[in-house]
Amino acid sequence: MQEHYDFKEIENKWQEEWDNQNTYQVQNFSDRPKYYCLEMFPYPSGKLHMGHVRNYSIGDVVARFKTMQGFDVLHPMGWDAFGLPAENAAIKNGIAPATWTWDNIDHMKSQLKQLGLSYDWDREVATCHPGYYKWGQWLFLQLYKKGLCYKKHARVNWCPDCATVLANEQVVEGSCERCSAVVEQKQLDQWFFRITEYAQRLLDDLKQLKGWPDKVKIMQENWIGRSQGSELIFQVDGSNESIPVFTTRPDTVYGVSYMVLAAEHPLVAKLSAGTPQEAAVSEFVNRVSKLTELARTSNEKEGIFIGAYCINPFNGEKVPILAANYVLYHYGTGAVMGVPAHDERDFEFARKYDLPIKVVIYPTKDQELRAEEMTAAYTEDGFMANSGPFNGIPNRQGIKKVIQYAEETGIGTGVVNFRLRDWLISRQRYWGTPIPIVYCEKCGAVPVPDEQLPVLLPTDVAFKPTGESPLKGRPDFVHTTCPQCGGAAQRETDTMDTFVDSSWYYLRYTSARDNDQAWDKNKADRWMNVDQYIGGVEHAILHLLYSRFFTKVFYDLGLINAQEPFENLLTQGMVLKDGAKMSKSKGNVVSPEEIIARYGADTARMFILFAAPPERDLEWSDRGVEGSHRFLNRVWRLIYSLKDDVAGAPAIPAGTNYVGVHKEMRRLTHYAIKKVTEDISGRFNFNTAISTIMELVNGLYTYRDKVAEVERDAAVLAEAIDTTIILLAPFAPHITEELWAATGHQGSVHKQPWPTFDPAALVEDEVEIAVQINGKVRERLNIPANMKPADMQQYLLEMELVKALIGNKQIVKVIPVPGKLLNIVVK
RNA sequence: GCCGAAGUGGCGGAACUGGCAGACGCACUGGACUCAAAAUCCAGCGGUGUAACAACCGUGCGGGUUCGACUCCCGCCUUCGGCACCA
Repeated sequence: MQEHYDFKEIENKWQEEWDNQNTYQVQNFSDRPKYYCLEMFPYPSGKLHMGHVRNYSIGDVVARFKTMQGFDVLHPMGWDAFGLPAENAAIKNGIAPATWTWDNIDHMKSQLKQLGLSYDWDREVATCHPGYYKWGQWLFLQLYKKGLCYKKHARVNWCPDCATVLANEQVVEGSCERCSAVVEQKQLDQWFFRITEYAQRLLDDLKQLKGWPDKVKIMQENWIGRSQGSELIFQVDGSNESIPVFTTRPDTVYGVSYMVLAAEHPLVAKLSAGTPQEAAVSEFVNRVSKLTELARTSNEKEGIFIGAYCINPFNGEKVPILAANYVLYHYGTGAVMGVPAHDERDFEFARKYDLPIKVVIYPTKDQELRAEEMTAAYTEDGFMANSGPFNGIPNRQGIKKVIQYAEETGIGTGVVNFRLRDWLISRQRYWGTPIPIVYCEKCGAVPVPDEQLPVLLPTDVAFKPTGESPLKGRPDFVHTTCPQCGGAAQRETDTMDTFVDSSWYYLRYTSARDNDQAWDKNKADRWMNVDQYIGGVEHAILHLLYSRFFTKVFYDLGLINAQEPFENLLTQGMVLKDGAKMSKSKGNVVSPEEIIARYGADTARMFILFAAPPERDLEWSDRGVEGSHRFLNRVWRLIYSLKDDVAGAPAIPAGTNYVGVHKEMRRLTHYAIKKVTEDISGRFNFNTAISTIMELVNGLYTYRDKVAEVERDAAVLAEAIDTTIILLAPFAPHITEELWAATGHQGSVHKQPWPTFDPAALVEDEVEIAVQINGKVRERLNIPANMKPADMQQYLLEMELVKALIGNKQIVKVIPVPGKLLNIVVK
């Protein structure tokens, strides 16, 4: 051990040692309780960024802490390795996506090792490895067999110049990011997972997730978007066609003054055919349907009369039918009844197109509302009016009565509608998991039999942006035989959304090297649920919802006993520099590599955990990093100077009553144990945990420097030093390992049991009481700590200092707070 | 527009259940050590004010509840994040 803190040498030494000893390998079964600590696995983009460092430092503290508390901790890492950037890199640099990806994985893995993270690398997974995606294909087929997988038409972003499908993020302000051509919408036949079948369960089970932040649960709830309402049927005037509309406000049905259809609603073309409107309508539909949903709905509302009318089944009124840009075909029935008087959007739309406004809800029974006087829709509750037999009924009750009436007369029903849509998993891309389906002329779509899995993705592709998936240009991939009839068949060339890969990886970690099954049920049941999941809040909806969906499907299939994947969720904040998210374009990126090279991994981890509580955004500060580095140096020098006093020192003898500085040293030690334990396990407030350790270190310096060497108590000193090292171990794993060895201990500090505090050591002789006059602190006085609360008031009131404060004023009231303060109210 | 989160010294943050605002760290100032610098150590550090005390003000703003409010209630302002007309 050297006098100087040589972090480079120490970190290399211990990383090698951990590797050689397989320190972080975990057995699947033992007598100890289990704990599954999981951080969201990264996309292998090339290099780690500070967000990764933050995410994985947080997880590592939790994993190491739980290990020391005696749990078997599953703490795995892997790679979300399929995706678009690999294809872009291939086009740009002429490197095969597989080569690029695996190179990145190599590099990032070495970076993770440099951070000293306690992963069981024997369980590493990469979603682009056939040993992983084989089981993704198998799971797809399980969903297929269960009827949860189907094909239908869906719109994609289409670049007419590149002749290729674009992801949303490749569309920049309506144009292709590569060639700037205006992006169009195109219909393709695509695969879907029927997540809507699970909508109600996904909603209901949110209540079980006590360990999730409320904000994430609220976001999921809104995303699922359950709404109770009714479907009412309007007949088209002079035709056999009818238009069902979904509405949450059937109580306003007497106020309908027009009907609006989504532009792609089949009736738009059908009903306008042969009318004078036909040409204009068709021009409108053409124009609107080329736009993305976002562009359509964020523009001003626009509509056009389609030349037909329908009949309100409640009052027989004939109202015009329009087509509009803002009505979504896939939500509800693709049709909206226009009630301008009681809906903001309808009000705005009616004003623009001069459509009649009919009031049917009054604020109170007699308070009439006049359409001419309205400046905004009246959307509050009230009483039904101008509504035939329903007049005077409070509208909430009216909703039920109208539905009841509709059901009796066959003009509608009560229905529940979800905003959630089925999960589109087809991607017209190369670098993804091939969808295990073949198309046979005779048998149609046929699932690939299990024994033929995996459907291998060819990696030796010449990757050119031809517009079509490179898989289509590979006859050896496309041409195959039908598993059913043996005739000629063609493979599906679409690959799966990478969200599919990342929706079950937490299960694969339990059986990462199993070649015979996706996971061993016993092992999955041993480890699931994930006890703590940690990652960015940007995944609050899609990733977490898809994973919850998969878990429920697997439960239904009998593949696991868990019904929810993640017991507790921690969503970490972003890492900012100069108040903005770090990004290349802003030029405010701080590279983890540089920080590690300059200060070491322990410093990087300490700073990122100390600078802010994990859920909040973190402002990067170079000065702050230096401060954390200085602290570790301070710890090093302190313990180095005392190492010989600690090695072989006796334990604290039972029943010893320490006084004075020794007692104070012990109090600091045990307070730190209490506080750090609470901060890590309860609130994840690593920042305050670290400040408590700093206070302990400060106290140790005082004990060393202010107490003569002969008077120091070896047992007290050793207890304080050992505690410092152990409490710091989850945060700064290398330096603590070195110091643990230097102070004469055997074995890894990371295998030490986590200490518990001695309540007796926390008891103080005196407490400071704040004396307040009318709520303002006037004096701080020490009283014996063992004084009974009842005696405190009298004791203090009789003190001369306190009497002087009161003077000749009259005491109105005295409020004592034991151990804290005494408030004297005077007048 | 809707939903969510957050506003505390020069800065990051602390105060966990309504009970002493500013722990811990950064920056800064002064001092020690040094030929000097770095490193390290010691002291100071919310504002007004004072010779020094005292006193007053102070947790985005305005009200309220309370013996007592960063914390609870009502109304606003600002910033950040999410969602985009969900019938």
